[in-house]
Amino acid sequence: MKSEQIHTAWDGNEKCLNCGIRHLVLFADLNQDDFNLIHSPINDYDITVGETLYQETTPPQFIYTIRSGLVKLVHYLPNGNYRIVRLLQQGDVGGMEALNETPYMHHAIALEKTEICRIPVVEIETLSQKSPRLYKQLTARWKKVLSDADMFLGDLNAGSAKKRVANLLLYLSRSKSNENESFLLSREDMGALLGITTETASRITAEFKREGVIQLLKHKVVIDRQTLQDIVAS
Amino acid sequence: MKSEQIHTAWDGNEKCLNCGIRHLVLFADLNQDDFNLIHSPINDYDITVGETLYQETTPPQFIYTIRSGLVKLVHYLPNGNYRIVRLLQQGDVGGMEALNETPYMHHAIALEKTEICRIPVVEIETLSQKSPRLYKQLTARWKKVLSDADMFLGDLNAGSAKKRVANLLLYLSRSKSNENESFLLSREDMGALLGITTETASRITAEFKREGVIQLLKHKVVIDRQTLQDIVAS
DNA sequence: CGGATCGTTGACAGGTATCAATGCTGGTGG
DNA sequence: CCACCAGCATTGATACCTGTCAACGATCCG
Repeated sequence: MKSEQIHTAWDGNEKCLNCGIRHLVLFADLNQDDFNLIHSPINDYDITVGETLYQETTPPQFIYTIRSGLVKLVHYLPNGNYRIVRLLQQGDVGGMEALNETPYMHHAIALEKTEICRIPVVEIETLSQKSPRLYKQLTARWKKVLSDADMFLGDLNAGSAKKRVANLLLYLSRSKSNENESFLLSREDMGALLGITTETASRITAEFKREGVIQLLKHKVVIDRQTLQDIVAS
Repeated sequence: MKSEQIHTAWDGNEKCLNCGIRHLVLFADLNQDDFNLIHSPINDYDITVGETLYQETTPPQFIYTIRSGLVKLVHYLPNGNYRIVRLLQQGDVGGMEALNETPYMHHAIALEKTEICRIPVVEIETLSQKSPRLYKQLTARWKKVLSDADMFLGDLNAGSAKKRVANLLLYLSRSKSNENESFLLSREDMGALLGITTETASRITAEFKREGVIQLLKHKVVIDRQTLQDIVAS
């Protein structure tokens, strides 16, 4: 199922210190002394489309930083349907509920090739007691997760279906280097995330395409930012 | 605006140690040594219906534990409307985002007479560095806030209006001593919380009343739990 | 007692869900 | 290399739910 590609064993701290997105991650503020407190390996590896990062039944022993890519957090409903609770992008942390020694609350599935940094909960607990620097970052992560929850479940599930889709496209484009390019979810995932049906998601996407508001590429889409913003504000 | 009734000045730690709902609160696990580290007063006071606990513009210097009562967290939209993001009940903590030195994310307003315990952020920061016991509770609170967010914004905003109202009534009754009694929100607040209009909230409430599924009292309601559960599951 | 606020109800239009059928596309095996 | 298949996207027809606009009734409080 999960094709972990553990690049190397934990070599102390060199890799963390040289992390390319260090400014974005949980360990952003740590110093040499802090790293010396870490004993178990922090692994980084890739997962591909459709692969699972963790799920409700996974023993909650790790939290995960997204180095690149896109992950959906899925909640399955009793009737077999599912809802996408939120998305994780570069710098986001998934599975923080493991810090509370409780099961993961969602099923985390990659939507594209995703680079992961997997951190053992036990190291977080050690460091959080000994480093004021980690405490700050941890608090910041909790808050980010919370405001993301408000954003995805609140903002993206409000208003007409047209506004929701427009809002989503804008959200997904914000983090891209190319400002007007955005990852394009499947219609089913769009529906599960926005609280609308697959058909409605498809209708609106197709309508945007016909109107020239978006141009579809492979799994990407080029957006007309201004028009979408107007739709959201209307 | 805010009629704080500060009962007494901070007397060291006696009041916290004797707190009636100690098992529910942030300081549940603290010992005598921990309390000795606290220097600024932790106040408890009451607010009445409609009074504000904190809002977006309040300097983020305190977090608030709800000792009893009910508080709504409100998010105002650009067009003047508002949305209720979630509710706080006994044992819940509000304003945790202040721990990150960022503004409060919501406007917290009492829905009934509510007893508050107000804790300075500066004390949390001190204790979190020195007491592993507080760290555990803090993490647990963050997780509770997060799962509440998923619950209110996710579960209560999904499905037909009828299911949403039924779900809400069940939720509000769970924490009551009388299992089948529940606080009854105004129709406007119900709408703002469930993502439906005031009229729809009213129609469904009235329909439940006609069908005998609920009986209205003053600001309370007696529910037929089984029937409501059937509606949610249908 | 009267006004303000809140709750209820009606009529109607519009947006979505639903059910169903038909394109489209990428991957697979012959 | 191409045909075929499975999964995904699109589109149509229709019913239903909910939002909207409007009016009226109930309740609370000064």
